[in-house]
Amino acid sequence: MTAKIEALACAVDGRLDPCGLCTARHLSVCSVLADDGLRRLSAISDHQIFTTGEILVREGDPATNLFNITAGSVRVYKLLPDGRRQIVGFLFPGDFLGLATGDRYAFSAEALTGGSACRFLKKTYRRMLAEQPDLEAALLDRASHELQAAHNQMLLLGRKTAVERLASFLADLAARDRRAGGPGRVIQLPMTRAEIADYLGLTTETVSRVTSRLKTRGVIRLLSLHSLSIEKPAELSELAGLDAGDGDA
Amino acid sequence: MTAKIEALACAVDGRLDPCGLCTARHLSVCSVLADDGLRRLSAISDHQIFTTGEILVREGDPATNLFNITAGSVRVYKLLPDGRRQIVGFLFPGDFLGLATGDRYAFSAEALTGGSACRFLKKTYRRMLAEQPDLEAALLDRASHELQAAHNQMLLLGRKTAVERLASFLADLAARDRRAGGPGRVIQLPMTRAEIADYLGLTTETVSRVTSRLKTRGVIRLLSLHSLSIEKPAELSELAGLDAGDGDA
DNA sequence: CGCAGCCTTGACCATTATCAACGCTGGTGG
DNA sequence: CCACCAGCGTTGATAATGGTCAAGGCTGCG
Repeated sequence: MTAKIEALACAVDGRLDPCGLCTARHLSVCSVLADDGLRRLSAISDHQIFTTGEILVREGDPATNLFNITAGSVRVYKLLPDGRRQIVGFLFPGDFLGLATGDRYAFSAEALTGGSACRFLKKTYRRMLAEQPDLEAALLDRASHELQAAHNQMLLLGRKTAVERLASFLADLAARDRRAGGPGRVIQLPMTRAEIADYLGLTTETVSRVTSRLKTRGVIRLLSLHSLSIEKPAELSELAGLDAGDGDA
Repeated sequence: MTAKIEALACAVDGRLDPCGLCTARHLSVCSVLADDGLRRLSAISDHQIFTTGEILVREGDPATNLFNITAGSVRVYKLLPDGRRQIVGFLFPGDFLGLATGDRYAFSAEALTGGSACRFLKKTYRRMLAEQPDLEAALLDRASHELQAAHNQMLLLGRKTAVERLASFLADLAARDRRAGGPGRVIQLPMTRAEIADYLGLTTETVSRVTSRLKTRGVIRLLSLHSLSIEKPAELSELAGLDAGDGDA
């Protein structure tokens, strides 16, 4: 709520990554912009530092801002009136927040960990889009990927068992790590079990039980509560339903 | 598979809707195009007539075509290796097929009923996009709406009960009818119970049972197997979790 | 060191899936 | 024109997956 905004900390000197502090240029939609485009983008963006639990966006509020996450992690979720929660995505550096937005936010977003984001006024951003067709194309591309990811998640939520859901989740995180240049064996889990549960359409207890079962089977090894290593990647993706879909040994 | 393609039946004389037969201009992304844009669009599109059960797109195939549905209805779905199916959407006239597409289709699409579509080669379409920034903006807008719809469906699949799912589904169809200018009281269900089930993450039996319960409660009235009328719209949206989320009388 | 919050595990339960039988409906061929 | 058949839909009985409730353990911070 009371975010520390460093207005125009995003000023850029032409060579640097956008946003000054922003280390995610190569990951983000900014990557399509030439230097002068970056400079113009910087002129209309704030750099926002957020702390754990801070609310970036609240469902139902007028959609004034868009964000490009540059550090930390964020959960995006929807609520039912009685409090049931569905997390529709976790965001990491380079991810864009606000694509699926009309006049009002249709989701809430909260910081999972401390971090930072480039924040744009939607209005100015729109103008920017019109001037930078490349940027628009990049966003369309990104929206298309997000839509694909959403479809996959619908398959997971609608048709997969608890084990398959958790295995898919871990396999996804591993793939993400690999895409970011990591080995994809050790996974960081910045979120709690409850958040994993709300992402996978399960309860905390089930997430915990299934995790234990995977551990017992030797598929994963817990390094700490918030990091684990994948001991049997092949078995994991089998359990995830990527291969045979029947992973019972 | 053996679609009847009327190549260049989409030729347009400047005043007419695109695609000649296409009656969905005002619904579709075409609506942003001026007449000369339409003419150019027509030049790169086929008009495809499809019959019930015909496959428009197969998951895993190279993504060569994009479609603008002009008549009939289509189911878009994903499969698990063992045959479990998740329908990620039903398409109706004016809907666009292929936004969530990379090099290969990540979904399959089959005709639910007979109908027709404007079919574009992705390659030429890309070029068209570059020439028509308005079209790109319209697609981004549409992608954004689809993403929102996908998030809603994730909430439904992950957190709603069977009754809430069916009520949400019916309320959505009613809203769609209202948006299309209808009264939103009588709903057409071109799909089978099995397809509704695969869309809502349930089984045929559960869909049938829940439908019966809604009928007994007097919330809906079955006019035939494939059309019903909503007798108590307020109660329906309450059951859908749009209001109090607890609709037990 | 103690407390609070998170995680794990266990016992039991509920919702929904599965299995099975039957009814309806629409199309086809005698 | 009627009867049959196939496919879809409905309903019932039973079972299983995952949820709920509850207790206890771990961990990290004050």
